Amino acid sequence: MQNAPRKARNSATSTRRKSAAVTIHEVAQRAGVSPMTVSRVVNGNANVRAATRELVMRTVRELNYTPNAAARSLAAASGTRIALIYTNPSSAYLSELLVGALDGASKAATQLVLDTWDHMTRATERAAARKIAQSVAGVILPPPLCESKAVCSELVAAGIPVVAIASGRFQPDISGVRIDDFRAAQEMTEHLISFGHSRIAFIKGHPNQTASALRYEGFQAAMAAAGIPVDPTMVQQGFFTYRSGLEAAEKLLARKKPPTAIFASNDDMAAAAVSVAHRRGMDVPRDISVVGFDDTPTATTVWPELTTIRQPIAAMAASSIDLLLRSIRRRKDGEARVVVDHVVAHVLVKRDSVAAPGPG
Amino acid sequence: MQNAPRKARNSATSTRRKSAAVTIHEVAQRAGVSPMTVSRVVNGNANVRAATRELVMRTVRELNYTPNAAARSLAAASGTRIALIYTNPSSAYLSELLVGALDGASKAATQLVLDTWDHMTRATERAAARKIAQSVAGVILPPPLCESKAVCSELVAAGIPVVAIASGRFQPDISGVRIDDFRAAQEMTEHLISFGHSRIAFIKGHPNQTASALRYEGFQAAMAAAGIPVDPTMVQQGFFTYRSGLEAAEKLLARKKPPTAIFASNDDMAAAAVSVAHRRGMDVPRDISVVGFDDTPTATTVWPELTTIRQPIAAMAASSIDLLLRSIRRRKDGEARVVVDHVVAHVLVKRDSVAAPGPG
DNA sequence: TTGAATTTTGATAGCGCTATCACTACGCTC
DNA sequence: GAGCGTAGTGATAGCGCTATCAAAATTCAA
Repeated sequence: MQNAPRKARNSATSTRRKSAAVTIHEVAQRAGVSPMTVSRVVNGNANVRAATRELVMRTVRELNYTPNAAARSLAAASGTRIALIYTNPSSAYLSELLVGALDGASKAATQLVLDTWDHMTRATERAAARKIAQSVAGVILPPPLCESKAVCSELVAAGIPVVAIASGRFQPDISGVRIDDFRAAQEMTEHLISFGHSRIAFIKGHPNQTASALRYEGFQAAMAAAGIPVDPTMVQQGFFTYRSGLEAAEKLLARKKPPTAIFASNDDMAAAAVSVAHRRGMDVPRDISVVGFDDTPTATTVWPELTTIRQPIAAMAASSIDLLLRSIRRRKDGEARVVVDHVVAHVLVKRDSVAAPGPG
Repeated sequence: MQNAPRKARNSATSTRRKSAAVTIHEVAQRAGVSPMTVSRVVNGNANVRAATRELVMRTVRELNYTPNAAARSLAAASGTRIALIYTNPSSAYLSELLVGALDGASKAATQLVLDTWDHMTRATERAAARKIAQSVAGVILPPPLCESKAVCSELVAAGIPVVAIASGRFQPDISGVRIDDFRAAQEMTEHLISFGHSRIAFIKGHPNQTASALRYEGFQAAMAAAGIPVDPTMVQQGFFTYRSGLEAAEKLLARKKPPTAIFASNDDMAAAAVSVAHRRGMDVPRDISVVGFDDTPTATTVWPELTTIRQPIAAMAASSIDLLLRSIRRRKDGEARVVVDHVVAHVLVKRDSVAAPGPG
């Protein structure tokens, strides 16, 4: 904080230390090309001769060169940091989500930042959205945040690119990666029906997620197509938690004429139904079949292992990163916003929790 | 690849685009100090007057300035990439590990990279260690990799800093962050004994982890201290998997005189024991108490919820990152290697799976 | 008060990479 | 052969920050 002029520093050789890692200059020198050419090759840019490209790639391999992500982000001024915002640390698919997101991020030399938004008022959500828009270049939103109109509109208004993951229904203002929840639930119900089940109970997911409604709709559609009426007393509200699954299953299995199968909207609730059945002296699947959804680790941390729908969360997360980076690039280039609806395949995973209904 | 000399470029104003974010220069200008002073304040460096510090902090707040992480890592030439190597994607604590590691990494402007080493020969492990040593500045190893002498010695030989997490026993050649498994298991056993249990069965963990031996030793020590002999037929080998827990529990509960309590070396195996008990028509905890270890999500995705030992994995992961970055810095500064054994507190988490033994 | 030591602050250069502009070489058309 | 357009490559400057050295200001002791 002084106003007096300062003498220029003596222009001696800098003593600044260089990192131990191989740099683009070393590769360039060895290959006999410019650093810019190495950059073009490594980044897959056009306008490099095939022979030059091969020579550079060989040199990269020999020196085991890995680009410095920080330098790349800084120079490219591309989105260096993206945030993944989640609400529930115990969420059954968080690890798969993180593994997939980290994989996608590290391939793109991008820093993944976690943030947790839980039990927030509208005002704090708004403030959080504004703050994050200033420190990251884009946001990945899993449910239930991606279902919140308030969250989405704040982020969109802040001009930050957003990608929803596993959002159930496509939303016209943000891009997303999802499975077809309706079709998946329909298939699972058809699977149960194919075993001869007609007294099928359904435990709904949390109403704050559109996937819940879609899964129920898929169930209903398959039942209708098979000419089986849905008894509303065979439908219980759950909240995607083990505890809510216990409560729902107690009600279903306490009935005079219990169901022969339970389709729970996620694996945790299905595991709870298995526990209740066992404690009531019922054999799974002989006396009652139980199926879940998501193929989380819970599906195999229960006995018998659950037949469930696999949602490829890790691949979806990596796809989300890709989509988000594309969006950030378009924004940077002043191009028009494009909203993408990327639907990936689900898989019906057959394990040991389903059998034909017994004689009762 | 042209040999012709090139004319020097005309030294015109660059058209390079500047990012929209607030920079340290803008803060400096507004506060009337140099960028270097802002840097010192933001990084908590010494030798800044209190008044200057306050002025700068106020300006930072007004402008909502957030340092550019990429620029910071690049300028500081700190270890920018660290790897977390894991073996089992279904590991019950992977998500907590990742959340903690990502938190620690992003606070330190460090890029976290995941790698998975599974079912590798000694030779491929060696090659992988060499390769990773060339592309990251340090490595975090969870079990069972941190227990592998081969893995550890390869990484140490490659001169790369390594930190083990949840390793059971301190190893004199690499730093680590762990709980006291012996003491934790001792406490859990004491807890069961305090309820009046003496017929306590134990399901061991996987022999490829030293935590397994320590937990068993802790169990034995508490039993010995209480003057209760350990019946070897009440001890079954498990492998930290739900399936191995099923098998062990079937053996224990098929006995003419079954145990009144089961202490399983992790939550998955405890959950399996609960399932077997229920299917045998036993009430948990009235007929049989069941306790686990780790406080993973499994502990609360079961009914009744498990009494267990909480190992604070997320905090431990963040600590590991910190320790690793310190180690990287020491190495960079040419300082001697320091091996640290950081033991963090565990917590005995009491839930609903323990009661006094019944009259039988 | 003076001189020495220490604290505080600022200027410079560069961390590793890439956007951008300029140049060269080559191919095609007239 | 001359001129034009495009592919391929290289040189420059700078992305935002901080390590390092130098200069200025302050404090302390004689």
